[in-house]
Amino acid sequence: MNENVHASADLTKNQSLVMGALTKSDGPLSAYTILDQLRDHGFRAPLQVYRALEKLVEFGMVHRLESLNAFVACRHPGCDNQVTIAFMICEKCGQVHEITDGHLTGRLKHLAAQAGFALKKTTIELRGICRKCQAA
Amino acid sequence: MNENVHASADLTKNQSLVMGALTKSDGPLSAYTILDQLRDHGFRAPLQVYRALEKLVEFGMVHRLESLNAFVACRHPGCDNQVTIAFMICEKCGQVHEITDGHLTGRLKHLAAQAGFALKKTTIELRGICRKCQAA
DNA sequence: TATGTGATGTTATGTCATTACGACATTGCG
DNA sequence: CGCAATGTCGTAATGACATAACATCACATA
Repeated sequence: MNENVHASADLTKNQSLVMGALTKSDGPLSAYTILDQLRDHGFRAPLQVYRALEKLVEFGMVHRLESLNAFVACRHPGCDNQVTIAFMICEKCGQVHEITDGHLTGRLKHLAAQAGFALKKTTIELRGICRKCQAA
Repeated sequence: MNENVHASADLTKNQSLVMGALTKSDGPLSAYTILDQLRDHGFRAPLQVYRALEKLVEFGMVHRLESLNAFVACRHPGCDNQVTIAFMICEKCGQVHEITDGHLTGRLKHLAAQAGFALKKTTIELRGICRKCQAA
């Protein structure tokens, strides 16, 4: 189907461990938090985490949240889209909701084209309070 | 006209110095770069820069670029809009182009509303190569 | 005067990320 | 086989970004 899809089987041991930590987590994790969680599995240094994250991001299985300096597992199965993802980040509970939207994508591409800007990657992060936390 | 507009006169000495450094610069500057530039003016510690930046961002005179961990002077005179700004960042020359777009704003507000998400702030940063650098 | 508020200065620390070096396993090719 | 090329891994050190904690000072005002 899609040669960009990476199954768990394709991952190295370290990549699997990092991916596992992110998948189990409710919300985003910092590299150092992941490191601490994986010390029992032999992790000793940040680079072990960062190297795994680099690959996972490359595979589209993990996204980096620039405004948090943290990482989150992609919830779209087989997601490999590097350009069009937006995140809603609740500042109260820390939950991250991932969205894709054609209108948004289209508009951004249009704006870039208009400016003669060769678009490589977009970062869209919405900060606020999620529905649940407003009710509470 | 607009009580949110802050003239140079309203700024403290440190705020003016930091604002000056950013205004003179072609592109975004990191807090530590600003610190180095202002050592001659008596700056000794990061916090002096960060405190000034905090206020300038609050006033809407400076924007923070999350994906660069850097700061840039707002080019919109009297800009005090915290919600709707997008940046195109050239990865070659480092120049930053600031844009506002009603369609984009509207779409984001719509998406947030749809999810029951109380939007506080948005970060939109486009990475790529600007027109000039493509030509070169 | 007394008190509150906001800016400032200084030291230390915390948090995030990369550089540099060496070792090891796998693959492909002469 | 011998050997380079490539990619992953481990470790130590360092660099880059940001804040906590505490003290001081200027100024407004009751």
